[in-house]
Amino acid sequence: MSESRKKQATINDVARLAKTSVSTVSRYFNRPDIVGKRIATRIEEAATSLHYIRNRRAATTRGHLSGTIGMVVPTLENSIFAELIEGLIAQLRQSKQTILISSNLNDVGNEKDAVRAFVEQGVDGIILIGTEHDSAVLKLLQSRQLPVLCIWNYAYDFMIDTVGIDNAEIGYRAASHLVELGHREIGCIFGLSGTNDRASSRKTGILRCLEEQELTPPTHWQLETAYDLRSAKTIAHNLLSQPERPSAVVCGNDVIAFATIWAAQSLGLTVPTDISIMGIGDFQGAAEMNPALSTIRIPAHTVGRLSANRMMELIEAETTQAPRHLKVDFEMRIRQSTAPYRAMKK
Amino acid sequence: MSESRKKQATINDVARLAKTSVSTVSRYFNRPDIVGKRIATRIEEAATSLHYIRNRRAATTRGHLSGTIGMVVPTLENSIFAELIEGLIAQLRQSKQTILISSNLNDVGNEKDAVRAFVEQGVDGIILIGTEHDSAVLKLLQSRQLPVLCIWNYAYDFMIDTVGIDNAEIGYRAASHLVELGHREIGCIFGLSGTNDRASSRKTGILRCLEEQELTPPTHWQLETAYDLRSAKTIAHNLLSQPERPSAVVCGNDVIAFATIWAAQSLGLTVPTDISIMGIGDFQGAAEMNPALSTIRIPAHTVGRLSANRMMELIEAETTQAPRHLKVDFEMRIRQSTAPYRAMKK
DNA sequence: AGATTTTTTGCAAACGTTTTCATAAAAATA
DNA sequence: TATTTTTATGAAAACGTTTGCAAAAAATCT
Repeated sequence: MSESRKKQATINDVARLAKTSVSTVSRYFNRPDIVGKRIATRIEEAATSLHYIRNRRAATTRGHLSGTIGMVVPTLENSIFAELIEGLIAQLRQSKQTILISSNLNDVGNEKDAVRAFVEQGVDGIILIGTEHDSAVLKLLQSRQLPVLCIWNYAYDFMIDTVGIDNAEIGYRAASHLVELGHREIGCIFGLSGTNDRASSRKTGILRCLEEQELTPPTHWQLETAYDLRSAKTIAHNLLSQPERPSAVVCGNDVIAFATIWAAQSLGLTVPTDISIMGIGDFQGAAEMNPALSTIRIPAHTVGRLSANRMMELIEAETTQAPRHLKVDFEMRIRQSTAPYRAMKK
Repeated sequence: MSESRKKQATINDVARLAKTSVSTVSRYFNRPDIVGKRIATRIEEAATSLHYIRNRRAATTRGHLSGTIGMVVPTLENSIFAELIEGLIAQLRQSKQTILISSNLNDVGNEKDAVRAFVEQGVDGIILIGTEHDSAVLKLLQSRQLPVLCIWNYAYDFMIDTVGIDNAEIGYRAASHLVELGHREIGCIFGLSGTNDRASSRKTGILRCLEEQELTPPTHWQLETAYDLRSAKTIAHNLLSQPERPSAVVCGNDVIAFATIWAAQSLGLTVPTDISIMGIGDFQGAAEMNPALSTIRIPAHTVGRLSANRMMELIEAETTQAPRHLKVDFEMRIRQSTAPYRAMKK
């Protein structure tokens, strides 16, 4: 197809047909108000009759911004990132920005290539998930002085702007919900903490809460799992089929919580009368499943929207500023998967 | 930040430092084998010491391809598209392509703006979901002679290349699974067929199967719902609380099937002894939930991979060809949510 | 009406690449 | 060694825009 790719109308063609200069046409497309009315309509007509579409790539060679933002996510398969991105796209669309996406495929090592590709493509800014990144990536970005945003995690002391939630706090609240219900034998299934800071902050928060109450679980009640239903269900099965079973379990996120509920059910246990299960995230289905999952809503869509706004600020800012951090609130969604300890059938 | 955005090393700087001409440097980056060894190493050194990153945008002004592909999806919130995109990204990465993503937000009307933005950005090709698109979009694309791929649906007679599954066939098979189990009172919950061809093809397939068996359901057993769990659960609830309840229901996709199972359970019904439920898609969780969902696996990841390959072929093809259509096979995943009619408790 | 200011316009240079063409250098052949 | 062929290099033009500057036109003020 490439050889036959038709030559498209350029700004020159438009100028010629509208009987004016290219400069004026260019100005018309960038700041329409600044060109005279008569010429404006002539340009408009010429452009539509030629099916002219401006070439943003050429524009950027003269220092213009590209109107694109690059984002790399660990994975798309977690529906929660999908929601995040949806929010981001919706908002960015209003600023006429397009978004380039890359997925790490869950390996931070891939991030560098992706970021480099984005820079080659001339993005105006880059959005990363979380605060753990290859130092080479950070250095590259810094040397380019490209606006960067790390989202999803709020981190008040991070060197780069963040917008997101406080995962330690959210973990703390999840655990304390169970404590408040009177549970004292609480098991934990965390996400793999080695690779990502979201999982490890939640773990920290959960354990801090339990320690304060002197309820730190024995190590065989502190499990970790990858974030997929299959592995999580296996791990949960292991936890729940131990001779000594906890009366409640906190899960690192809702995928794990779903899996834990299903594991419990398939062992013949009833949630919440035999065991309480607490999630984090409020993923799709949490409210509809049986029993409906008690969890904490992370407003991913909002995080996306706010991130988009902050990114636009960074791009438009005249001068580099100290990093700012935006904390997004979460909401408890207590439903049917947790119950007071005394309401359990013993 | 913009005013302080540092000037980056250009190909000129590299050439100067390596004591050679820009042409040679350019050639080195495009076809390294064609430049002499001595100069090559000098260029390499200069480039790394200057942290040079080539500017692909500038390159494209001289007719080079951009190395980007635009994709617009109806929504990211359906995890199935996420899987599709993941496959696409993984494969495209090998061809060093970057992907621009936009979401319709489920309104095909938004597609035009997105596509136009992609064209402005100079993408080498465009990927769309399904075969129903605004004719303005198709016209625009055609006039640009830009490679286009419509994926997800296989459509043997479509004017544009397609790669995907045959939704009518998949619908047919879903229904016939229930027929084979001996069910004769089969209800249907389709996706909203007005807006998208995937939903309507499945509907066609399902109904064709039932008609052949003279089992066409009464209209109050033929329902439609939006593709979200909440609406679907309400609709399913309506269907199942009718005085005359079907012995089995086929669902337009797994989101609907999940919702239907949950609705049944919340009405005190047991799946599959009181009612059989059949899904389409094999979404995440289908295998893990209770009861595990009988469904048809759509290999989204594979569709993504194949689409990426086909797109690269289209881009590299010298000449426009007749559209080709690639059909991806699906697999039955019969699990616990469906049972023979005679095994039901009556 | 003339002088002054403001707004609109066009010319030409610039952006960072690629690519054509000519030439110089190297290699192969006679 | 002389000649031809091949390969590697550089100079300069081109790509489709934006933009600084100056000229022209229009608007505003005496």
